[in-house]
Amino acid sequence: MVASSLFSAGQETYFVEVILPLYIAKTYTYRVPVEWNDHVAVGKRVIVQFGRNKIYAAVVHKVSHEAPLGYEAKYILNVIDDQPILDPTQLTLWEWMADYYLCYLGEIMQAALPAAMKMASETKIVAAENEDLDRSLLTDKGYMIMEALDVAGELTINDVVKLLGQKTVFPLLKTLFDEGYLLISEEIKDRYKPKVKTFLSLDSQFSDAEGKRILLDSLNKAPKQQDAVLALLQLQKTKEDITRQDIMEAAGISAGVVASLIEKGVFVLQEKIVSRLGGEDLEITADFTLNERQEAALASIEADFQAKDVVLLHGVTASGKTQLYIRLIESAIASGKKVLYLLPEIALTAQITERLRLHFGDKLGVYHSKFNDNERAEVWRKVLNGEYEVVIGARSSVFLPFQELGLIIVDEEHESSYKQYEPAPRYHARDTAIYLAGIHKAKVLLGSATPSIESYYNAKAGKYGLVEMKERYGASQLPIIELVDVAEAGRKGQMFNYFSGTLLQGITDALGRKEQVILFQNRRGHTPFVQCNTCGWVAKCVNCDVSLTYHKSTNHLHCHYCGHHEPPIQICPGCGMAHIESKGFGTERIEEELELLLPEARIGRLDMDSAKGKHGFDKIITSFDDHEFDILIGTQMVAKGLDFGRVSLIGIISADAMINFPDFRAYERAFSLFSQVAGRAGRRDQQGKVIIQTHTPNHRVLEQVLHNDYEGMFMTEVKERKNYQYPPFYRIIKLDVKHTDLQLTHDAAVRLASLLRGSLGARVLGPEPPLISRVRNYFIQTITLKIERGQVSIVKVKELIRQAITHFEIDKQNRSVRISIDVDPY
DNA sequence: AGCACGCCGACT
DNA sequence: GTCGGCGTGCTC
Repeated sequence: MVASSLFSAGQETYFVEVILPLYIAKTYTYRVPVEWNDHVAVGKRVIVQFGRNKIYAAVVHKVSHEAPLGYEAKYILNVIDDQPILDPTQLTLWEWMADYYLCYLGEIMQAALPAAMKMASETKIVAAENEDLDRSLLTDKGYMIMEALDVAGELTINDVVKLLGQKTVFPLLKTLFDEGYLLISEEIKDRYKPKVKTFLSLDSQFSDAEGKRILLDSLNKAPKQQDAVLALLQLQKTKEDITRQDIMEAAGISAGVVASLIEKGVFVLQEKIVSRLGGEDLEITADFTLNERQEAALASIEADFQAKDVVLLHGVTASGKTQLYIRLIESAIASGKKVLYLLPEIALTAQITERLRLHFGDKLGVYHSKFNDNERAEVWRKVLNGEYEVVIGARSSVFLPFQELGLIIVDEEHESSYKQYEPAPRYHARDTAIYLAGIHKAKVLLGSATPSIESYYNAKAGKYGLVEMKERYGASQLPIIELVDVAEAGRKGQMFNYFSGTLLQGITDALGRKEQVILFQNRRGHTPFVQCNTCGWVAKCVNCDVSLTYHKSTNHLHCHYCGHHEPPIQICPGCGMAHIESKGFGTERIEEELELLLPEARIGRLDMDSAKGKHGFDKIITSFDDHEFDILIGTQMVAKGLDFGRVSLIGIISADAMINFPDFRAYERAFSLFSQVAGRAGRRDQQGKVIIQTHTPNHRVLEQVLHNDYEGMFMTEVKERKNYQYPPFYRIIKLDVKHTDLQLTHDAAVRLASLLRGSLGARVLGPEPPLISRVRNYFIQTITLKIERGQVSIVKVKELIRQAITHFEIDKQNRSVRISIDVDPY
């Protein structure tokens, strides 16, 4: 019957072109069994066998009636979804990204879908711990799987295929997954736990004067309890949230007294989420009002949106940007649209989500890497069903299946973490968001205190709207910034290891006032390199072209690129002498030296090493916020969005490495990082202080930081960028050629460069070895393309690059060479 | 990217 | 004689 049905009307054979989650250039066409004709649709996932024994969930890209030429298409094994998990808008975005970032659709699929939606034959499943589920309701096969999981703990989908003796297991697994029997296995990631504090208040029956009188009378025989109640009433006049600690201190009573009042129901406990993390130290209550400047800024943004699709909001730290965002989100929602609010991962904290939660309740979705994968799949599904009005998320939330998107906010738009580097797709979430908004005819608001040169240039050139807020909200003052010339201090004998007298004095003064200090050193470990004083030999990684960093915590030399480590060296392998010396300093060494200089101070450290483990980061932050220690030493982790009320001094141990970093964005980055770090000092009532140690106190970037001169920085940068052919005037595309053989890498890179020169001429620079010319045993050669903006079609250029690569790959000599492409590197 | 197929060196 | 090295080419 199936055969004859091929010829009857309405029973034509369908073919689907699918996207596989693989690094593959082509798309593949499968045949649809007739009984599935009504089920296949673009954007649904189907199960296909690819190659001899691989099974994947693939996304349907196109449906057609045309049989492919030249080969017999395999049948799809099944259709997973009842409804598409993406709509055509998403696929348009995927295509644009693959095109723009010169990568494959399969790589986009990898980045876009939560792992739970990418089931492949090696995906592992585990039984969900759910006592309510009755396995006797399951089918025989379902039961078999669950039993097998009890024994094995974990099964791959391939195991299930073997177990059941059938290829098609996804639909069954999907049912089990949907009904809550199964979970996709992964390392157990910690759920996102906001810090909760308990506050006390008086039970509502005692809220009026009469109630209070009765209560106090009833406590006549318990004077301590009476004191406690009086203390609470007193505290309530000045404070909203009162902790046990507050009452115990105010009334001079023990915890037991408070406990018995809670027991009696006099005091009621209230849990509130508190956080010390977040952007701006402003209270946002359920209905706040904007001040005049904010109102003016909001009006300008709205006016600009009439004519422009993208508006840049340049607002200094603490100018009240978040409140503006909320107003804009509200008005987008009011017009029936959805909103995406993008933040860098590290700034996505409990504080900001809770503020938004206050406004948008369960209409707010949150999407970031701290969620485990099953939760992410859940958010995906809810976005698809339109259950959220607003989604706040990190980089990858641009992939969520939005419909009717009206506004995208890209906060901290200058942040380099918006650019993904490894693995491909090497996409920039801000730029992707702008394209995404275009598809939806939505508006984009970019926000930053130190906008990227590109965005500010676009705004100045009139491509984007520009709204500036130059005043801080309320009365808070900018910190005082002081530059210390370490060379001069050294000559005057005022350097104590890495600390100038000025900085040490500042620390001592702050500690004397019971205030806290943050010290910033953008280098982890103890010593960035160890060198022989006799022959100059330096300890290097066996896999990478980098020096090894000594870590005291492990007493090993570590490579920060591949993870290789080895015991420290006493005797120089170069000359046999024992004159090995540690050069430079990282956070560990700063900590060590400071412990010697200020033995009384309590010191903590925050970097990738100390923040490891489930709660590492939170633990350190919380205990610092609770003033369990006085000085926090850290890498740039301390710079991002952390707000501590008691920090009055920030010390930048050495500004030199950041300024002298060989990259065209070094000055821009140094400016925004130093400005950001400086913004952490002092809040509200009290003016903070920032001390920057450097060898080049007259460096223009430091002068600009000192005078908070963003405009000046922008002007000098633009001039430089124009002279030296960098963005925003030129587009940069980097091609890395990699191979384990040095000579081969070089020769292949030369061949590729010459192919590229054939069509792109002098726009092709290199090849040359990058700063780190070998990583994980792969040698690297970099070819850089500089494409002038406006004059040549970027689409054409990318086409030429693709052609060159195709030619390159045909050549047998280049077979084993890998090319990775980075468009708009950051 | 995987993975199988395939053609040359050291082992039971 | 086989086991296994990783070069080469394909996956609808």
